[in-house]
Amino acid sequence: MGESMKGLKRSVYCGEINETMVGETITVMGWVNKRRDLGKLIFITLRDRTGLVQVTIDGNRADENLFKKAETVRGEFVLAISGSVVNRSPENINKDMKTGKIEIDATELRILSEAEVPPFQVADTGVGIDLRLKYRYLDLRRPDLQEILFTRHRISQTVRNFLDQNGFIEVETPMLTKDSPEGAKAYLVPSRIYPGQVYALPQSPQIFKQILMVSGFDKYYQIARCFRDEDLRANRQPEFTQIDMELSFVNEDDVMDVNERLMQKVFKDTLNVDITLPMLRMPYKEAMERYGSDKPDIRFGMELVNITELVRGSSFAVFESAIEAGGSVRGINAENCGNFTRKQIDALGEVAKEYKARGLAWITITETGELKTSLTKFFDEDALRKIVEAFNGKAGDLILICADKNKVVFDALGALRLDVAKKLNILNDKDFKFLWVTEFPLLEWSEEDARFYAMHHPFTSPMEEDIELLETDPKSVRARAYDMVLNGAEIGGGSIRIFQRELQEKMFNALGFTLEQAQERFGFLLNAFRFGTPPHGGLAFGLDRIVMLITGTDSIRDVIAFPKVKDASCPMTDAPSHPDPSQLRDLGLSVLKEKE
RNA sequence: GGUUCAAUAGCUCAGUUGGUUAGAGCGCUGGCCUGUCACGCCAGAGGUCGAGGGUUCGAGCCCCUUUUGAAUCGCCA
Repeated sequence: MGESMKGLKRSVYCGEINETMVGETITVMGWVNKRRDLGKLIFITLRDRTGLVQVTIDGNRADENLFKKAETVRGEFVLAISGSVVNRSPENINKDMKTGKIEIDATELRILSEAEVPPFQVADTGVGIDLRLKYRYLDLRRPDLQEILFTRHRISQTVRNFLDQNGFIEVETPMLTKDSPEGAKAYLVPSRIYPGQVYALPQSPQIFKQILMVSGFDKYYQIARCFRDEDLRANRQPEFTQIDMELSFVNEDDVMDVNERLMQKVFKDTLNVDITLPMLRMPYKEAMERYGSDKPDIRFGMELVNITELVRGSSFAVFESAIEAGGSVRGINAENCGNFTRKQIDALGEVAKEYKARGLAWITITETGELKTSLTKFFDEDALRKIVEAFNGKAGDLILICADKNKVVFDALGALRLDVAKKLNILNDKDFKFLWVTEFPLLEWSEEDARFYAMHHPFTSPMEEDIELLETDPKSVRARAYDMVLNGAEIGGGSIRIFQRELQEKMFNALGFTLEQAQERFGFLLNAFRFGTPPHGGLAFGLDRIVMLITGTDSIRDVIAFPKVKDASCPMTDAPSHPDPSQLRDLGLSVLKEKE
């Protein structure tokens, strides 16, 4: 059993001890990071959340019992150590250590807790994610992970302070709520009192925040947990956190302005990075035409070029059939990739194929200016030179061309552009390039269901000048929606909402459902709107993604204390788990099918 | 649900053309060591090569099936 800490009180954190404290008697408590036993001299580096400090137990000077106890200390034991802070002699200074100029000469050592040999070394950074998550408490002892969670905390604090100072009030909305159709699959919670009925965990506080506007709170925010029962990704967890807000009597400029300033403040406070305002704004259409993406990474060029007109009428059937079908021929200039081998170019073709492109044409411009190309049978030297010119191709470049439906062309080239940039290693993750993407399409056609879906959600307002198109040409209607994009990641998005009943009816009409159906799905919100609705709009940031970008991590799991693995289970708690049969009885449920 | 990659000691990995008793570093255990800080030196323990089947005189390696993990596409209003 561990010893008591009775009579001892921690006087300082390990990482905060410095030369000004030399001569003082201090008490530290923490975990054994490393023990180095030289025989009659033992060094222990002790770790707490602030860092490391070296403790010495000198066999010549220390009490015999103290020394014997120190010999039994092992990694990850929890110790309380009292002693005096002493200067290290110059040759013993460790300049790689924050506390490397001093050490603690121990006069008392208590083993508060022993520890079994851990399944992996806390300092080992190469351990597999499933093992790390099973023993997440050990994993979280690593200073780099602790630092990320401290940064996350600082970001939340900055957000709260800023929004408070700007007149926002934080209101909590329910976790147990009503399932609303459309969108992601919801996590359901069975009701005990109404057997067979369910609550849903919120995918976002969307409807509640709009109702708060109806109530007159004017400016609301919440750092809100949200749930979506969809497959996981490197940047997607089933439960995640949004910085959610809604404002009344505003237009899109008002919402964008306050949120630009919020991000400016966050980046200043956490990274001391200055963001120039206002941020660039780019309509959706332009983002697609130039970058093949609605969340363009504008840290580098290689923009898309439309060569449809230039190649129209060629003998190349792939180009011609794409153009005839209403598609286009576009490409990018992968600058300085002229030395790519056939194998590397084929690999780029594979990337394009993942996005449904059937192939990828290419033109290499060698260092001496000669052209090598997959198009040699279809274009003469003159025509090729004209294409190269359209891309501003110079010696050492590689031009990649895709012909298909516009969606495929944009998806494939947008992905290729990022893939090439990664391969060339030209992306600096300390370079923060923000922009707003605006004027999104209001509606999205689903081939599968043969109907329109709201691209954002059904309460997103169309742009005023496009309202009449709702009935004549729904797919051309642009929304008063905006996404904040940072380095190719959508970090936040929102819209100005519909607050007029007539317009809402037109919207439901375009979505192909009747007022009765709408009433069934969103009745309580529509009811609320009957009693005096202010014009309003809002936005939600993905806090997890913001933390990822600020801390420069690739995995969302690094910014969440207790994340799930790919199949949405938790290796540490072993959730989800089988309910007790009596619980099922209480809920009036029976299980039809179990995963083997 | 699809595609790709991976699985060998507690951890991270190597393992040649299919050929003797499967290795390394770290960790762990024991011993020695008073200035280490990736301590050093000596000794030691530790393996169902993910599982099942097949080919072969012989399989960690080849083939089939399967399980698990990761990335990615679909999906995520």
